[in-house]
Amino acid sequence: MARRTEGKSGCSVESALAVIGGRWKGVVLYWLSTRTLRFGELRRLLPNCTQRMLTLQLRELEQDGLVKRTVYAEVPPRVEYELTPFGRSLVPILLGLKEWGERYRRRLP
Amino acid sequence: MARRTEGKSGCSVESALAVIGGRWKGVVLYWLSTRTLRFGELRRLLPNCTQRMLTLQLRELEQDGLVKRTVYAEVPPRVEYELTPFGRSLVPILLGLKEWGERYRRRLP
DNA sequence: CCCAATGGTTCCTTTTTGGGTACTACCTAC
DNA sequence: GTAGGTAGTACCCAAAAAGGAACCATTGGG
Repeated sequence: MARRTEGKSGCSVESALAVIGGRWKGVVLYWLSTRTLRFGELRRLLPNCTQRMLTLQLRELEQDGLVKRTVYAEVPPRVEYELTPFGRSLVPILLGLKEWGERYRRRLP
Repeated sequence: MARRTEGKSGCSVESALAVIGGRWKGVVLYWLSTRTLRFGELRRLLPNCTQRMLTLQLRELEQDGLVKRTVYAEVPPRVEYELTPFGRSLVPILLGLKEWGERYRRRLP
């Protein structure tokens, strides 16, 4: 998605959705809210997301300051992703979305 | 957006975001959470959204059962949009998004 | 030497969204 | 008869997002 609101006109709901609205961002954020995860772990948690997409979404979340990426100089490489404090400020909303989605799953598309 | 999760695999966060993730849906829902609105009123509230887009977003919200559309057989035509009970169940989350967006507006894209 | 594991990147294609402009129907009021 | 207001549609095009497949670097192990 990476929809960018133009600052002035975009209301705050738009801004918020611009940040979490990517195809896989909500799920990524949700899983990262449970614990720090490696790239490969995230891949396994999102089997329908291609590696490329996962990378892109993580990069955007990183740029938006929601996720911190830590590379360990090891072989094979190890990269860990975790929520920043800013990212954690979003967790209540994510949980809200999750509960709502669960409660109304049967009527959702 | 109209992103459709395939049921089984899609987790509930995905499902929820699929419903509110359209370009203008968050804002439309937010305004409708304040009161019932006519088409023209929504247009004026979303000056950057074209008439066509507004129609499309409203149709999708209607199909997803979040918004109720009522046509009054008058001339000139009058069409009112309001949240269904299902749509209203989303309001707390929308308010959460709005607050979050406001609080962190300066660091958001 | 060859393979495996990890965490990517590149290139190309398809699908999905979004947007612009013009046009409509209907009745009222002038 | 003509203009105006409302709530749309139709058609076409551009941009963005998503997806698929293949490729890369590193190094430990056999």
